[in-house]
Amino acid sequence: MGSAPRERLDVDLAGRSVVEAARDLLGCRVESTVDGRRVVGVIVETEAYGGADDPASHAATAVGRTDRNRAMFGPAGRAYVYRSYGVHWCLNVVTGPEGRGEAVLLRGLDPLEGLETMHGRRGRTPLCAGPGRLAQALGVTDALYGHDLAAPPLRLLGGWSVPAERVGVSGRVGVSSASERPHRFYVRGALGVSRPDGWRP
DNA sequence: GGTCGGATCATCT
DNA sequence: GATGATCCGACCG
Repeated sequence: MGSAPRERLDVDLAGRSVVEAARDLLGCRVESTVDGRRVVGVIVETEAYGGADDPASHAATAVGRTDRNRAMFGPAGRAYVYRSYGVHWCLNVVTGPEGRGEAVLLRGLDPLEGLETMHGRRGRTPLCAGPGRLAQALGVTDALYGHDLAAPPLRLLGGWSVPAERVGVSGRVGVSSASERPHRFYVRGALGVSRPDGWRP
């Protein structure tokens, strides 16, 4: 793992399959400056949804376009935010060509900066393992629905390349259909990137 | 330290 | 009117 992250996001979100995009987003950073407080984390867990007839996707062909999922059919690199179980917000990155209805759910971050802010929002640890916690730590709500992730207050930035042997693949979590598809990607073990030392909740 | 059920509401049928 | 791309606290062992 290189010591310095790539500054700019150099993952092709529009031109690849959502599964490839989910893999490539591992190691990239997410920066939130919501409420003027800067928070950064490294993506360590993702799930791919959508594409050719994925019944577990909010944009499944059986569902079609709705008010809720319209961002998934928009341009790549935007945020698709939805409410889960009436309680949590979840953050997705739209991928693929416009009209396809593909998105990558961000399930886990490795906290890098602004841990105090994350803890202040969460009130407890873990800070951003799991999609609901991740959105809460970043201050993500439906106010960011459709937001362009190239611009503040929520940006995707470059990161570290994750070697293939560090990438784990599994079925998706918490879905009742097509859960066996190997569309979940995660980084095995510690990432080994620099983090603030000595921080405690 | 592991399992179980309630919370809570936007969205779709 | 049913259903979750979840989380957390309570309870059990």
